[in-house]
Amino acid sequence: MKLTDPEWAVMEVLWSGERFSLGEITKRLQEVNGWNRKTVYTYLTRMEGKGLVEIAHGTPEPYAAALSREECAREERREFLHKVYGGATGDLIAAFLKENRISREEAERLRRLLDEMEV
Amino acid sequence: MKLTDPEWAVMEVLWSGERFSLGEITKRLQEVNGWNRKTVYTYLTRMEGKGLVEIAHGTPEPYAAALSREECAREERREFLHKVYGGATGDLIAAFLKENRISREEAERLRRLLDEMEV
DNA sequence: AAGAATGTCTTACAGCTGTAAGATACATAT
DNA sequence: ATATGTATCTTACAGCTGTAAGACATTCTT
Repeated sequence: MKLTDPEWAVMEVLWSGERFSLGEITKRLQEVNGWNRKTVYTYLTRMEGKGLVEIAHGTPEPYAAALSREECAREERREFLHKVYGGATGDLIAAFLKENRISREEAERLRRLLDEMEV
Repeated sequence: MKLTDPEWAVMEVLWSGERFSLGEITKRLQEVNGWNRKTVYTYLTRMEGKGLVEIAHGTPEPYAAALSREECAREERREFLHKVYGGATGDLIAAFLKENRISREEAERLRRLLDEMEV
C-alpha cells in the first residue's frame, strides 16, 4: 500500500479533481515530469490493479482516485514513523523542527495544538 | 539514496556497533526477520555497491555502515516532507501531532524547541 | 472523406528487489 | 585427518518498476 514517487505524482493529479480523461492527466504529468501518454496509461491500469485508481470503462473521464489523499498520507506517515523513528513521534517532530525553519504563525499554530492536546 | 525497508533493517544492525562479521549480522536479522545467511550476504554486497556499507575484505569483522544513521534519517525526512507535504513542515508536524498521542514531557520539550526557534 | 490526434489493449524489456542455492575455501571440533 | 560449520563468490530467478512501442479503433479537423 506504499506508493512510489511516480505513483504519488499520478495520485496528486487525481486528487486535484473528480474524474479525468487520459489526456488531462497526461497533460499535467507531461509538464511536470515529461511523461509519455503510454506511460501514464500503464501507470493508471497497474494502479487500478493495486486498488489505487478507479476506472469507469467506457466513459469519457474514466479515471479517479480510489483512495483519498488523507488515507494515503496517513499510511506514509505510519511507515515513516516506524521505519525511521521506531514509533517515537516526539523525536520525529523534534528532528523536523530543528531542521526546517517555520514561520511565527506556524509556531503559534503548533503551540495551540500542543495546548489542546494536554486537555 | 533512499533505503528500502530491508536495507534499513540491515543498517540498523550496523549502526548498533562498530564492525561486524557476517555471522553477527545474520544472528540479529534472523531473530527479527528470519533471514538466511546467504540473503544477508547478498544485501551487504549490494549495499556496498550503493555506498551504504563498507567492507574491509580479509578481516574478521569486515562489515560497517558507510553512512551514519543521522545522514540516512535526514534523507528520508527530506523525501517524505517533499513527497507528502510539498515542503510544508508545519502541516507535517500538525498531522503527526494530531494523530499520535505524546507525553506531557514530550510536549514540554517541543514547546521549548519552539521557543528557542523564535529567538 | 482523409489525415491527425486520442484512447485502449497488448507486449516489451532492462534494472532493481527479495530471496536465496551451489561451489568452494577455510576454520574448528573431535 | 575428517566432518562440520562459516565465509565468500558466483549464479539464479521471479516479481515489481520505469518507460514505453505496436496495433488498432475512434474521433476530431479541415
